[in-house]
Amino acid sequence: MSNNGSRRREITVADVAKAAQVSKAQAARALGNYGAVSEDVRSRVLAAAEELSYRPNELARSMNTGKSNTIGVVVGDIENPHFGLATRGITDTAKKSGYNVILINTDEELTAETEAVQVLLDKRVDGLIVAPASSVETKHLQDVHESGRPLVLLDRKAEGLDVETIAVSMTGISYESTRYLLQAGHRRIAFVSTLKTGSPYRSGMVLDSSQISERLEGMERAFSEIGLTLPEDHVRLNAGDADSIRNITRGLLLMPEPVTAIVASDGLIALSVVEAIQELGLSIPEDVSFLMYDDFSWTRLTSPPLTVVSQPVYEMGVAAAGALIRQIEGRKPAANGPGFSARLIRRGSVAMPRAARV
Amino acid sequence: MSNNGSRRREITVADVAKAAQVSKAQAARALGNYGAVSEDVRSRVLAAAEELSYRPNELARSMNTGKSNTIGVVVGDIENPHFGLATRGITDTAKKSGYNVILINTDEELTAETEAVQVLLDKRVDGLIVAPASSVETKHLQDVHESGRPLVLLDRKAEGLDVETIAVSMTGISYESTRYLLQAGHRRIAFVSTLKTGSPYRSGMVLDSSQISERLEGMERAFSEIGLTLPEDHVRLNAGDADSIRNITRGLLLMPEPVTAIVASDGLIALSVVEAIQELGLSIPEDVSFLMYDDFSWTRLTSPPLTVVSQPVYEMGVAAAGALIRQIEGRKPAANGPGFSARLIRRGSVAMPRAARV
DNA sequence: CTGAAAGCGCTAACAT
DNA sequence: ATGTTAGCGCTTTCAG
Repeated sequence: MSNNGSRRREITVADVAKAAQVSKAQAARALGNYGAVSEDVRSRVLAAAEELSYRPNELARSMNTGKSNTIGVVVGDIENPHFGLATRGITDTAKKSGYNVILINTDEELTAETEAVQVLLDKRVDGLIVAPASSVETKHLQDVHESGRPLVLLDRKAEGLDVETIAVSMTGISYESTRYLLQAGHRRIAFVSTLKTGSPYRSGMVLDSSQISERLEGMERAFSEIGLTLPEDHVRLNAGDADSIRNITRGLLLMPEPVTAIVASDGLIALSVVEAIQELGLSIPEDVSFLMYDDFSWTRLTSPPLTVVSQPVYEMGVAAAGALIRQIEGRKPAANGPGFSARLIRRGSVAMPRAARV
Repeated sequence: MSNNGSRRREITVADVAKAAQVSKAQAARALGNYGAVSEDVRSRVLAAAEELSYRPNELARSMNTGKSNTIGVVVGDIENPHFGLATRGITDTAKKSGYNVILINTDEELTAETEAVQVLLDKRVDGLIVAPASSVETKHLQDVHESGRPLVLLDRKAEGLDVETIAVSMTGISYESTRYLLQAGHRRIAFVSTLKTGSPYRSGMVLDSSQISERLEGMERAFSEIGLTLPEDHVRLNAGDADSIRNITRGLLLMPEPVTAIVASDGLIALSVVEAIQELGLSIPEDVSFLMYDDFSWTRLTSPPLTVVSQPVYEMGVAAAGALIRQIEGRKPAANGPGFSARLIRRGSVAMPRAARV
């Protein structure tokens, strides 16, 4: 009832054992329900525990068992709704199986990611889900994998790393949506992404992100199919904060031969691109067509509603957590299902370019 | 170089000590840099550790020191951009001080929250940040507080709980924005919130959320100031998923005397309300005025851009983490700054109601 | 500065 | 079924 003074030391099994008049081992067995305990002892122990409001020290428990019931999740930016949603899928699934989640942001910084992975390993998480900042620099992930800790990759593949990866293949959908733009009459199509690179885009350059590589590949295929090439200058990487994206957008739209369509690589970019377009006094889709990755609710509220490539983000989070937990618990990986795929949702932001009209 | 076979046991201080030819104690001191260690020993130990790629077991470390360098964060829904942003503020700040974050969602469910808090305590987090699902049922939080674990509340106050709380006071801003609507000529103003209650809203009823209480209080004050009362029927709580919100919106707009303005309690609700309005073929602000809490980027992209109550969400996350860490490290609480406040940002979604026009 | 030994709170053998 | 005794990997006395 009353908080009888003991602000001091925390209650341990030893205390409970004493109170219940049994050995520490028996008390521990009853509390952790393992081993064999008589009904009599069990009830006495439980009663004593209740009385003392005993709480197990999970740290100590983890130390002996080697299980922390915690998984580490490493993402680029939890503020990005894409990751917010995926994380929700992960935490929901984890909770169902009794796991907690330690979340770390990397800002897509490789060093931050390396450190994050290390910290998580030090904390003895049972497994890791990471959305790798780089598909190329993967030594730290390789290390994790070799250490034997369960690891699942989300969203991006890691080159030469044979690890279970939950991601949608982007080549096909990118090809499809580019063809859609091409058929509408667009030839000058821009692609804007935050992917950091040392130099401006050049066809065939090695990219750090499998996602972006695939999207570009799809675009190039669609172009070459009709005997054209995707102008390198229309691919703008290194888009950073809102300001930088705005500048890129202005550049794209104010050059001598302005692009007639812009593809935004994610929701955050999309926000700034659309804003910049509006600021220029241009309208979608009359002056510029617009297409973006990820289908967030707000894309339906703009006028016109935005044409998007929708990915099953939440479900991928669920799948990643499921796969990881399966690995942790040593069960066989679920029969590789059909895999995830993206869909092009045509709403109102793509139309014929001015030049092709009338 | 080669992974010399040892997929087995993890490397411990004992191994490093042996390799460096010193006692376990000395090795531990060098590795944890505490105590006194000669330069010679230190370098030998560090070299050995490097060679063996030793990694400290943070669990063991935490067990002796009583510090886990981990804080627990309990929020309603990480998918909600409001919490996504706040969480970003928390994790950024935590990382700077060397803390990690365990994140738990509650879906605003009290039992889930109680359990979450318990689990976190069992894991021996150094402190907790929680956005309480209820401002009334606070026994579990009271327990945390009494146990002596640092605790900071985010967004909502907890009745009778003397705990540091980071939240903006809502009464004033709600009063201000209601008056704004009133002055525009609105009299039938609706307020839609997800807050769960047993029965429909009735003036003066005890609400589970300090935030909502305050907002309603502000609204009522603005009404009473001009000799009117806020019709109870226009306050719609228990808004759940998108469908339920849609139904509520339709109800509000299709009743004999439809409301002329709707206030959405958060971004998620706003999305569904606006969508429902559009579905009804009505337009903002000609047919209905609209006001929402939280200023997300997309609110600037709709036509018209939405009038919002903006809260410094990220900064509040930062402040919450800062306050918590200060408590953990036993430093004096920062001189209570000016506190956080919200602002009404008038964009284009509020206009005179039809009846009042021409 | 260094080492031996005693814990942290719990689980896991190993005997009864 | 129950108790005794070791640990888990690290930090922390406490003597030198």
